[in-house]
Order: sequence, then C-alpha cells, then structure tokens
Amino acid sequence: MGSNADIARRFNEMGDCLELLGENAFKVNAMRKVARVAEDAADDLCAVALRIPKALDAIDGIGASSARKIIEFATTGRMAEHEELLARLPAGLMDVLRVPGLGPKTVKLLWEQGGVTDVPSLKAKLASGELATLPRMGAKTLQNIAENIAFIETASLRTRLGDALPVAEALVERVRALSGVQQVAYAGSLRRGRDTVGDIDLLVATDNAAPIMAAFTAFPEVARVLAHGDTKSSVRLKHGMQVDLRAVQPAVWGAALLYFTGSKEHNVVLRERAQKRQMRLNEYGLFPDDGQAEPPQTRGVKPVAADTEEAIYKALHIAWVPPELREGRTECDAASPELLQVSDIRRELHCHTTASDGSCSIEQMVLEAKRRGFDCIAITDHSRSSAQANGLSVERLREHIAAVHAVRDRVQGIHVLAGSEVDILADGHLDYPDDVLAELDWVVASPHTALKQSSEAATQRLLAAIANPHVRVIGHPSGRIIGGRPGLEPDWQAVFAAAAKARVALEINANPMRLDLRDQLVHAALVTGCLISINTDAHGLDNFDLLRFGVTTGRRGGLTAEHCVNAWSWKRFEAWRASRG
DNA sequence: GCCGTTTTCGGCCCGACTGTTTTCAGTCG
Repeated sequence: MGSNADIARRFNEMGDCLELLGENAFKVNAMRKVARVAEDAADDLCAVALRIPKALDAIDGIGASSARKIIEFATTGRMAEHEELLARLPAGLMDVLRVPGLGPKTVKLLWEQGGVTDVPSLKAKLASGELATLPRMGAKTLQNIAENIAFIETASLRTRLGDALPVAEALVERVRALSGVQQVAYAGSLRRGRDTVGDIDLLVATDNAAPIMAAFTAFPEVARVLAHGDTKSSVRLKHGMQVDLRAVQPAVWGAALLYFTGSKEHNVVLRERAQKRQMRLNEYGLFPDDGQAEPPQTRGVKPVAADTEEAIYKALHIAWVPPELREGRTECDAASPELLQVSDIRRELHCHTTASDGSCSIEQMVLEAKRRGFDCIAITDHSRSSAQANGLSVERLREHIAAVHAVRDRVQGIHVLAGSEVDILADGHLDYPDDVLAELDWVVASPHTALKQSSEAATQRLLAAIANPHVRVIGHPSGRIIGGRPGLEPDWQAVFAAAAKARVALEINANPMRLDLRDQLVHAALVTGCLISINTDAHGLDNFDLLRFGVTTGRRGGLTAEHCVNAWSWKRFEAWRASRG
C-alpha cells in the first residue's frame, strides 16, 4: 500500500503536467491542494480509502474526482490518469520546471518550439544559441537561464533553519543600523519556523526606501543583485542564499508583515475571508471592497486595518494565528492553542559527555543546565553498539552511573538523572539487557543504524522499544538528517497509538540537522494523544542554545506545555518518570 | 478540480519586478 507521501507526489506531478500542457490553472491548483492535504493528513489515506471510501470525499480539498483516484491507487497501486499525464511529456521536462525563473509558460515554449526535453538539452541549446529565435528570449533572459542552471547544479535549493536564522538575524541588525529604518524583521518561512527555508525575506518600515535599497544591494556579502526596485530588492549572498528585502510605509507595517510571513496558502485563506466580508486584503492593508479594479491604496482609500497583524485578524473575525501555524490548513477555523514557549522548558533530558562523544564533563553539563535555570538534567551517553560514538560497555556504564550520581550529590539545586541514550537495534532489541536498564534513572531509546529498513521492520522496531518498560522517551524517532537522509518511515499511526497508550514520550530532537519528529508528525502524534519531549541532544555547552529550534518545531505541530514533559512541574514529571520500569 | 448561510454554475488572491516590449507576459512569493 502507498503512503500519503506517494499520493502527494502523484498529485503534485499531475499538477506539473497539467500546467505544462496549458490546462486550466485552477485545476492545477486543485491538484496541488489535494497533494498538500495528503501530506498533512494524520490518517493513512489509502487505509481510509479501503475502509470507508466515502470519508475521502468529506475531506476539505478532496472532491469526488480526486477521491476516485486515491481509491484506485489504494486498491491497484496505480493511478491511471497520473501515468497518462506523465506519458504525454518528456520525463526530463519536470527538471526544467525547477530552474529558477522558468515557469510553465516558458518551459512549454522551450519544449514545443525549442525542442527542449530536459536540462541537458536545454544547456546544449543555450550553448548553440538556437533558442534566441524564440519569442521573448532575449540575450538577458538566455543568460539568466544559464546562470540559474549553474546555480541549481552547485547549491542546494533549501537551507536548514539552523543555518539560515543566524544569517537573517545578522542581516536584520545590519539593516536596522541604516538611516531612516523604523522597524525591521525577517518574515517568510523563516518566521514560520519551517525546518528548511528557500530564501530569507526581510521587511523594513521606512519613509524613504530608496537609500535603504541601495545600501542593502551594496552589502559586501552580496554576490549578485537579482532585482533592485524602489520598494523591493533581491540579492544572492556569497554563500548562496537568496535574500529579498521589501520596504513599506510604517503605517502599513502589520499588513506587510502578515503578507510577507505567509504562507501563500494562509494568505489565500485570509483574502477569501476578506472577500466574504466585502473587503480586500493586500500588503498595504485591509480595505473595504468598493468593486473598483484599481488597488484601493493607490486611490487614497482608508484601510480598515493596516498597522498591526492583530488588528487585521480582529477585523476579519479570526483569532490571532501564531506564525508557526500559518500554513493554510485549519488555523483560521478556531482559536489557536496557547503554544509552548522556550521559557516553558524546565529540563534537558538528553545530552552527552566526554564519557561517549560529548565535549564536556558531567559536571560542566550539569552546571550549565543549572545556570540556565533548569530543574533537572538527564545525562544520556551512548550505549555499547554506538562504537563510533564511543558508546559505553556495561562495565563503563556502571562506572558512569556512579560518576553521575557523585556529581548529583555534589551539586545542589538541580536534579541529575543517570541515564542512557540506548540504541534501538535493527530488530527492536535494546542495546542493554533489561536488568542493566533497570539500574538507570532514565532511558531514552533511539534508532541510529539500519535507517533504510522497510516500513514494516521500522514499525516493529519502534513498537518493541515502546513496549520496553524502562523506556521513557523515543529519541529522534525517524533518525532523519535534513538534506541528508530520510530516516525510518514506519506506520506512524501505529507508533503513535502505542506510544500514547504506554505513555512513552516521543522526542523532538532540537538539533537543526534533525528536528525529528518533524512538525507534521508532531501534530499527528498530538492528535493521537502522545506526549512529547523536546531535547537538544547537547554534546557541548553551546548546544543548549539549539532548544529554540525544537520549540519552534513543536509549535508548528501545535504543541502546548500541557503535552510536553519538559514543561511539566517537577512533581508531575517525577510521577510520570516513576510510573513505569 | 473544488466549492456553496444568496450559487450545483461560475467563480477561484494580489502586487512588484524583469525583460522584452511600446503596453504587457511571465515569474515569484
């Protein structure tokens, strides 16, 4: 049976095909919408299709036609229309569509009139100069296409949150120092906290944009100016990231921040709500809709709301939506929960010392946790199978437990747990026998190897770990590395149901390379009733700073302090910790 | 293709910038 990701991929590809074939753009959008719904669905849509086919049609965004396709896929493993559409296009044309600046219209032109069928043929025809005879293909356009192909061949298209955020924060301070800047912030997917971002969106409030645009495009870290207008500029930095800077009048700051934070899909929902209330929303404000085509802001129409995001949501009768939830799903349908904050976190439950692969002593880690105001730290060095991480043999583990307890007795004002990050072996067995695990105060069980095993094997593996009575947390459950490896792909619903029943927490590993569980799986886990634990997996003192990335990921999944064991009172945490094993 | 508290048909979000054009199509977010 196929996964929701398989369904999403097919609908996205159908959307690409339809777009290249010049079909109705709204039909294309509908395909993409179904793909998004499939990606976000907590339930396995194929299972739903087989069990209660009618339920598919009831899902918002999935109509009768798409429901039929999903049912066909669930029962036969194929989707005829998908295959037919793919067969109508050269297979390599999809890659041409990925080149920045090339949209469906241009790719269609290149294909039908230029004979381009894939990126290699595009490069060959660019080199030979034969594309210059096509309409709208001037020298500048052809040069841009060549440069953009070179760019995607050398740079990765998305940047990890942990790499992009420091760059954005530094740029914000650089722009803030420019004369005439009243407010500046980063927006876009970075503000929404996505695990990777395509670019950095900066917004500045000023009465005099031109000099700021000029200064920005002249920053020394800029490698290339992609666009330089009166109110909007785009640059590519020397290390490859694209940065867009948009300037607005201070009075419309809120409308602009809302608009540029997105997501695009959230904006569409807001505009539709505005329309229903006879209003128009754009980056200049929320305006009464007088039916005139010309934009209201250019006619001096006074906005209903514009200066703050809060005022605009209020005028639309939508409860404030935290940026992390603005993905165009159901966030506008009901008030958002009070999401977890970094300041809610009271303890670190997964970290390493020099006993395995960390860089600091037990005492250094404990004192750092105490300095940060935590009430508890669990020392969880690697188990014996993680040889590359200097994992502890049973004898070394026993010495280590004694060492941790010695520090616990010496340092006052913080609880110190002697724990282990014990490997979940490929077959589901843990890396220490139960009687050894029983000697520990705390057990995090994590998969580190055999991360390409089948979905069925991965499911059984995680279920076995959850069933072990000593295990309190499943660490980085998928083992994914963002931009590196996909990690395990078990039947998540089965894993979540077992974890919820056993009251075993699932970790959000805060390391920006991992962010595992990822946001949408956190959401699905919470819907199933799971507990979540956010940990930095610190290997040194600086790593404690990674906490914010884990909290952001939790927030994107709708996590509240109530469902995060790191945020509980000590009494409640202790009762839970002692409730098994 | 999806949707409906006026609609089962007729809509479906909005603006900046580039490049190629003499008024706009295409892309992007």
